[in-house]
Amino acid sequence: MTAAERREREFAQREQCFVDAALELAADVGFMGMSMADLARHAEYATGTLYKHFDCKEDLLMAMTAVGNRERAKMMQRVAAWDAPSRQKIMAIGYSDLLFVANHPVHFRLEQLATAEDVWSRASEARRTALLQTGAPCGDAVEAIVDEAVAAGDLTLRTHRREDVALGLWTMSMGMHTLVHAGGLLEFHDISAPYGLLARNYTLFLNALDWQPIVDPLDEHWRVAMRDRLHAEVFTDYAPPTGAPTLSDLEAPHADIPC
Amino acid sequence: MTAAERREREFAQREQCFVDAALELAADVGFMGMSMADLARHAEYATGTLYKHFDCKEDLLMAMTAVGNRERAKMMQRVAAWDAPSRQKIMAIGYSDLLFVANHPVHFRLEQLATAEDVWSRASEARRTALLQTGAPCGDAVEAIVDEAVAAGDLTLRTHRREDVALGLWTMSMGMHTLVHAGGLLEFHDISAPYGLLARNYTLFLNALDWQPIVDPLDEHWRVAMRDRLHAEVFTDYAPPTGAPTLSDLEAPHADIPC
DNA sequence: CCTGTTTGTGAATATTATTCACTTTGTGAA
DNA sequence: TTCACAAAGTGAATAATATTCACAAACAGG
Repeated sequence: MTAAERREREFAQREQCFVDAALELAADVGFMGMSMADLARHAEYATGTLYKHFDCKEDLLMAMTAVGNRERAKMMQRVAAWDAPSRQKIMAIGYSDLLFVANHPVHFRLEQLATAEDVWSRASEARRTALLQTGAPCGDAVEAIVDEAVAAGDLTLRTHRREDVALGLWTMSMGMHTLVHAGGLLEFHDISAPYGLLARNYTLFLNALDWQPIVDPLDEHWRVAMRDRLHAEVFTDYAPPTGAPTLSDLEAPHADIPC
Repeated sequence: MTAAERREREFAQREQCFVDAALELAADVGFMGMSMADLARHAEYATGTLYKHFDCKEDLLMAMTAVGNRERAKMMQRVAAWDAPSRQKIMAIGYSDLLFVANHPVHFRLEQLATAEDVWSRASEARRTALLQTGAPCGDAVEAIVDEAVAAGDLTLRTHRREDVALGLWTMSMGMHTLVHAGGLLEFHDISAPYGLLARNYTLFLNALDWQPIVDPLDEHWRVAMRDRLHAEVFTDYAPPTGAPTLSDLEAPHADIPC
C-alpha cells in the first residue's frame, strides 16, 4: 500500500501548510481576528478542505499551539544535554523558556487561549491529548536535570518528588508570563523588570531546596555569566537579549540593572 | 437634578442585573457558549438594551470578571485586618486566594479568558482599567502585610521591594491555578495534590526570604492549625475544605496527607 | 397637556463558523 | 486501457450570533 502511504504523507503535509498559514495570519490579526475562510484563502485551499483536517476552529488552535510546544521542547532538550553543573542547567531551563517566549511572541497568546477552559473544552479529545503530549518532553527534560542533580549530590529531595520540583519552577514561569501578558497589569502594579524578578525567585526557590551551590539571589554576575555561556554554547542560533546588562556593565560599581 | 441622579442609579442597578444574569448563565454554558441574545432574554430585557451598557461582549466579560475580583479583594482585606503574626497572615493570603477560587469556580475561567491578550485587546480601555482597579486592593493587602512584617522585624527586605515579594507569591498562585485548570494537564504529568504543593512552595519561598519564623515546609501541623484558626476567626462564613486532613488526622504517625 | 430627551425595543444587518451536495482526482482490478 | 470506486477538494448554502439602527415608549420639566 505504498500509494496510500504517500497520500497520508501528503495529507499530513497539507495539515502543516494550514497550521503554518494560520500561525502567520494569527501573528497579524490574532487567533480571534482570523476567520476560517480567510485562512483557507491564505493557504490557497477551499474552506471545506480546511474542515477535512480540523473539525472546528478550536482543534486548529490546538494544532497551532502544538507547534510552539515542540519548539520549546527542543530548546529544553538542548539544555538538558548541555555539559554544565546541575544548578546552572536548571536555571538555564527557566532562561530557555524566556528565550522561547521572547522569540515566539504569538505562541504564548495561543497557549493561553488554548488552555482557557472555555476554549479547551470545545476542542476534540484527540487534539487535546496530542497537545498535552507535545508538552511532555519539557517536563521530562526538567526532571532529568533534577535526577542528575540528585545523582551528583547537588540536591537531596527529602520527601519532595522530581515532578514537584519541576512544577514549582513551572508555576513561577507560567504565572509570570500570564501577568506580563495581561496588558498594563504590571505597569499598574508598578513592576518594571518582571523577568529579572523571575530569575531572582528561581534562585530563592532553588536555595530553599538547598540545591548546591547556593547562589546569592542578588548576584547578577552569576546570572549574566551563565546567560552568556548559554548563548555561546547552546543557543548560538538565538540572539542574546539587547538592552540587558553585559558582564562589563556589571564591573562598574553600583550599576543599574535593567532586565 | 434629583431625577437624573435616580435614573443614573437605576441604570447602574440594571448593569448589575445584566452582570448577575451573565454570571448565572456562564456558570451553565460558559462565556463562549452564552449568546448576547440569550443573556438579554434571561435578564428580561431586549438585546439593544444590553448594548446600551456594554459596547461588545468582551466589555461584558470585563465587568463579569470585576465582580469576582472585588469578592477576592474583600477576602484579602479581611486577612490583612486579622490579628496574627505576619508569617501566618502572608500564608493566609495564599489560602484565601485558594478558598476564593474553590468557592467561585466560574471566576477563574472568566479571568483567564479576560486576560488572554486576544480577548483583552478587544475590550474598551475604560473597562480594562476598571478591571485592573478591582485587582489593586489585593496587591495592597499583600503589601500591607509585607510592611507589617518589616516593621515587626520578621522580615528584612535587603534590595527587594514590597511589590516584588507580593509578585513572587502571586506568580506561584496564578501559575498553579492556570495549570490546575488546564484540563488533564496535571494528571498527565502525574501531579496529585497541586495546592498542597503550592503551600509548600510558598513556605520555601518565604523561608528563602528569611521571613520569620522559619517554617519546616514538610510540617503539615503548622499549616493545618493555621487553616483551622483562619476558618474560626476570619472565614467563619466559608466552609473548611472537606476531605482535607484535620489536626487529629495528623496526630496519627505517618498519616498520608492528601490536599 | 405639550415637547424634547432619554431609554428601551426587537427586527434587520453583517460576519463567520460549519455543513453538504457535488466535482475532480487518483487508484487498483479487470 | 478502461472502469468503478473511493478519497479529496470545492465553494455556495446554512446557521448562528454579535452588533446596529430606525422607531416606540416613558418621562421630566415647563
